[in-house]
Amino acid sequence: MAKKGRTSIEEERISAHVEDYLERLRKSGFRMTHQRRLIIETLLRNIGSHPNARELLDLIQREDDTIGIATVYRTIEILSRMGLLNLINLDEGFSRFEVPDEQMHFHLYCRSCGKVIHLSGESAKTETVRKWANEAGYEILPQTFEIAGICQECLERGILEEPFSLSGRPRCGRPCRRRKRGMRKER
Amino acid sequence: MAKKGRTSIEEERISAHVEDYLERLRKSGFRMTHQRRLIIETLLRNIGSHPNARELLDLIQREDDTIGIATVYRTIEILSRMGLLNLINLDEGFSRFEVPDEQMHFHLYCRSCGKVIHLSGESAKTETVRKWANEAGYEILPQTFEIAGICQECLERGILEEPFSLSGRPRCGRPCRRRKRGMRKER
DNA sequence: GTTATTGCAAATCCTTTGCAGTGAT
DNA sequence: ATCACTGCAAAGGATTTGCAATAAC
Repeated sequence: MAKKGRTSIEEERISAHVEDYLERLRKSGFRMTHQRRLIIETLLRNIGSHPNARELLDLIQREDDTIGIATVYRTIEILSRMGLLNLINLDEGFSRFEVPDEQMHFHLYCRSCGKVIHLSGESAKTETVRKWANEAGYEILPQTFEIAGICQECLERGILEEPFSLSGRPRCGRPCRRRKRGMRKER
Repeated sequence: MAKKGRTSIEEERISAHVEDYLERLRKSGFRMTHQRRLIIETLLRNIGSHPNARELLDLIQREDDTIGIATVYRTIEILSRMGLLNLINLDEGFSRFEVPDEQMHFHLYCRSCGKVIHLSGESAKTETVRKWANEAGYEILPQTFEIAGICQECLERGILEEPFSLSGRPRCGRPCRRRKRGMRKER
């Protein structure tokens, strides 16, 4: 795992956090495997980058390239259902992952071009949402909210005005959902 | 299209709404096809049921069974990117669709079992979220928010406590993500 | 008559799963 | 020694796309 110039204090905090996670798993009867430790460590070291499964696997395989994607998905399933991992959906056709924070996060993303920004003042907003859930008699977990909209650039570009053209407009930064496809077989 | 005992006033409102949608498409240079009219009409007649692509196709095919799933997806893409349709994600592995309302909606769903409830007091909450976006200098569209959490039943069942077991707990009602799979080919 | 749109089927790709081998307990 | 876990490859399923035919304009 690349250390990215972290101080030893940061290193210790991350290590402690990893051990917390593993301890949660252990107490629930799951085994503490090399793979799980590495997956959790990678998630914790990449807070803020919201990797998807493939990106996460790539990061993990820099340390150990024998780990397979299935193990990544299986670990994510466990962590997610234990409330230890948030799933982020930006209408890309796949999930991104994020370690929950005491603070919840608020993503505003553009439905037209896919660009994402974070809202500020998260702690006040967090309390507001928590209150909403409490009113309904629920306790919610730390999590991330995705608010869909149309970004400033797309608005200025007139995406909501007529005439609108799907193909004629440059995207603000959304990656193609699918990779470029190869040649087709003949039919 | 089944009329479901609607009054003629409701019928007229729906028709007018359909024509609004088609006019938006027309002004943007899209052609007004039979298929698009039927897809939009079906969406408008089924507000509140949040169909996914397959369910939507089934509804549409009651009127015209020659319409294909690809056309449904292509129309959804256009409507969505024009802000005329909301995508709903409940971590089911597929999207659901919803015609935007002046009122925004707030879904609270259980990350463990998938159960969904609607929060009340939507208009006040709508204003709160709109204010958040405005603070960031954005105008957002009418939309639906998905708030993930752990439902009362799963909490009482101790889903967050140790020891936690993935397979040992019944689900509150989430359908299996995948259908039962058939026999495997030998390897 | 042009050209966007459609239905079909194949392709693509994210995610899950069966299985036999491995490793944590 | 037991049995949870893993990697692999195949399966499963939602969505997208190429293409020839069709229908809006």
